[in-house]
Amino acid sequence: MAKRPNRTTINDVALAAGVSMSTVSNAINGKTTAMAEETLARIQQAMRELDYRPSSVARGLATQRTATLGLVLTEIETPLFLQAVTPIEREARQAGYSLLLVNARNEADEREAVQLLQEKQVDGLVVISTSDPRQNDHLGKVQSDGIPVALINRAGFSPEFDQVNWDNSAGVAAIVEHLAGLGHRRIAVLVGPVNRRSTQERLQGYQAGLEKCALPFDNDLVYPGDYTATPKDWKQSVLDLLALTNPPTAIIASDDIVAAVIVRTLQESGRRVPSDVAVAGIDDQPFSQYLGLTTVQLPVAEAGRQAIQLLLQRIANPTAKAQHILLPCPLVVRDTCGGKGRLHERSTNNARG
Amino acid sequence: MAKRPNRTTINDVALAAGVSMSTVSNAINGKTTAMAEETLARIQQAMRELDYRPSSVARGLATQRTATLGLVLTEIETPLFLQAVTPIEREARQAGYSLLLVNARNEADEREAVQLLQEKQVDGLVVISTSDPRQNDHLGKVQSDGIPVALINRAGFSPEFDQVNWDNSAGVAAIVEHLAGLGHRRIAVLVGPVNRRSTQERLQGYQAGLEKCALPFDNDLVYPGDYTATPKDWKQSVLDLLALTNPPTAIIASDDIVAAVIVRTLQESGRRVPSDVAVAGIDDQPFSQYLGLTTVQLPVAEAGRQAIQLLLQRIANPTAKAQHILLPCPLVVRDTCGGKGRLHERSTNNARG
DNA sequence: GCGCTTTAGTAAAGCGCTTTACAGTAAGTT
DNA sequence: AACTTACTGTAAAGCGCTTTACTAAAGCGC
Repeated sequence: MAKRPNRTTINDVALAAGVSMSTVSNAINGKTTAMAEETLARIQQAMRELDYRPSSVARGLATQRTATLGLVLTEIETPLFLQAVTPIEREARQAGYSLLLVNARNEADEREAVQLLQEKQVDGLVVISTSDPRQNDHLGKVQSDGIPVALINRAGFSPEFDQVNWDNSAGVAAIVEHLAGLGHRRIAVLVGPVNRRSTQERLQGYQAGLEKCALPFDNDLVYPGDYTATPKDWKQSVLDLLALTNPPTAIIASDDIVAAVIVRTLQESGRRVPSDVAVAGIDDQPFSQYLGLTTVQLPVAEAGRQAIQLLLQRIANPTAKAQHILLPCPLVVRDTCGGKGRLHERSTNNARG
Repeated sequence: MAKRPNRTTINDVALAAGVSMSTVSNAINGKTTAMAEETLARIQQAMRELDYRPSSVARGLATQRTATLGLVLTEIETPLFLQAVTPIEREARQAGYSLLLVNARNEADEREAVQLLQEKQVDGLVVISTSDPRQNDHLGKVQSDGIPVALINRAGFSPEFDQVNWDNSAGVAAIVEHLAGLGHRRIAVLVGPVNRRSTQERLQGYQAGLEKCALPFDNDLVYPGDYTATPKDWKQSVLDLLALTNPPTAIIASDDIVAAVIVRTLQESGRRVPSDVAVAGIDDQPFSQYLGLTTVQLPVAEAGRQAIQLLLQRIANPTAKAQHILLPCPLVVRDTCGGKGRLHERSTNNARG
């Protein structure tokens, strides 16, 4: 093992400043109330001259705290959840914590990731995943070992964890109401795998929205996708919907990417968006803004921030009761459903040249 | 300071297994050649029974290595660079390293971030930024302290660092040639701030491409943007270009988002894409695939992987000469420039929630 | 001057692990 | 029978910091 050149330690500083290690330590950690001005100055100068940098590893060993938080991203399929990491890191660092990032491809992987972070002795853990939790026992163990855990988008079942989720149901209901308000009576919805919690919540929201607007539920207008759906499938589903004897005038997609593909499909088939068919997404991805997509925002960044806050509170007060936050999903009205005064899309055909 | 319940240490295991700490340590670290089967088994069982987890903090202090790499993301303006983090983390972890992530808003911030990571005693550092480096002295210092640094997209000036960049120039040249091959004679280009290295490289590539195809250079077709450009500006620039007495038949955008806006602008103004005007982007963002955008791929994920590899090599052999890797930017032909005969034969196996 | 508190600082014991130097057996050699 | 070699394992000294318990000196009231 190639030895690094010896680092300058707190002891070197102490020697240089003519004080003891403890005093230097106190100076570093701001325990400076009972310290002569002059001593402090001498220590600071010594530190500067020796270009001293404290070792947070040694400090971690001594204090049993690492000033590090762990973030586990499980099954990141869309770049959407990646967007939580920047705000999370920012929030954490503002509070004096660094962020150790691990992504996990599946649940087995997640266990490993969590264990890794535990060995690294993070002071807290946030887990964000798109999947339903089958088991949280590994997380429970970590938490009982004294490392608080906050969950994002992993709803409901585990009251012992701090968690933040968003209100899929209300979000979809809102967009249904929005469309109904624009005069749509036949509103289709493309959903993900039906055994997912998010799918169920969205269907609930869909039905709730219809009810509230006194619109009938028509099973033909519910188009379930599945894990292996491709752009081709999405296109096909649109064509299927349009081929109905009584086709929808609005389509709610299962996410913004699907929505983008749908818009394109419609335009290619000669329909205008939104005047012929309205399209809404779910997510509010960065690009959605540029495509003018009307969509329901999934507040991942906000969720990340709040999760960190929960974690910090929990670190400060380990015995407090776990908090559960449910974030609203704001409706973002842009162009693809109309309703904003401006009319954009002409009938175009952007097929080959 | 709230004390955690005492963790089970290597000593507890040693006691339980009836061996010495050193032997347990050896067992953990695979130094098992000179160890009786039975001893090993006893140790493993003791570890299992006590649910022992080694403390990597303590190990870090003892070995002076943390098995952690630092990643600094400076000035993330597009989500594009965020996409490097997943592959980087994966690559790092595969090699037994964790990833400490810090993002920095500006150069001052970057200094701080680097210092933080140094105090955390990362074993290596990768810095990825969209900006030109004004100074790398802080990085130089870190490296001379024994922490290797790999740079991504921070070209050229600093031979002492391992680095990986991509060939903007060749990428743009390729797309010019592609367009020329499709019959375009008037190819416009929207570029970023002219004082940027990437802008200059792209302009070089643009000119090189024109020359190679024996196309004249027309300054009217070069439309420089700036940092504060908005979608509105981009739209205006398109309209300006189209208002020329001799307007372009193809537009190369400064990135994929701009390209997406341009496509929309063209469609809104009644032009067809690509038959009336061809549009190309630069980036290859995830959504570009779904929009059928023809674009030049910026290989950020690959760059991330290679950077980690460079780092690992450097960690293994600290005295080796720094390596500089220049990645090609492959042309990704989709629909917005035509030239592909078939439409949308892509597929993904992405599931999403 | 005497106790008493306050002020300013120190010594030393860890935190949990690695690693070096060393030791006790048992077996193979001459 | 003395002498190497393995073979298995141990004791103890750190790694660089924090923190507890303690002390020496100074200030103060009387």
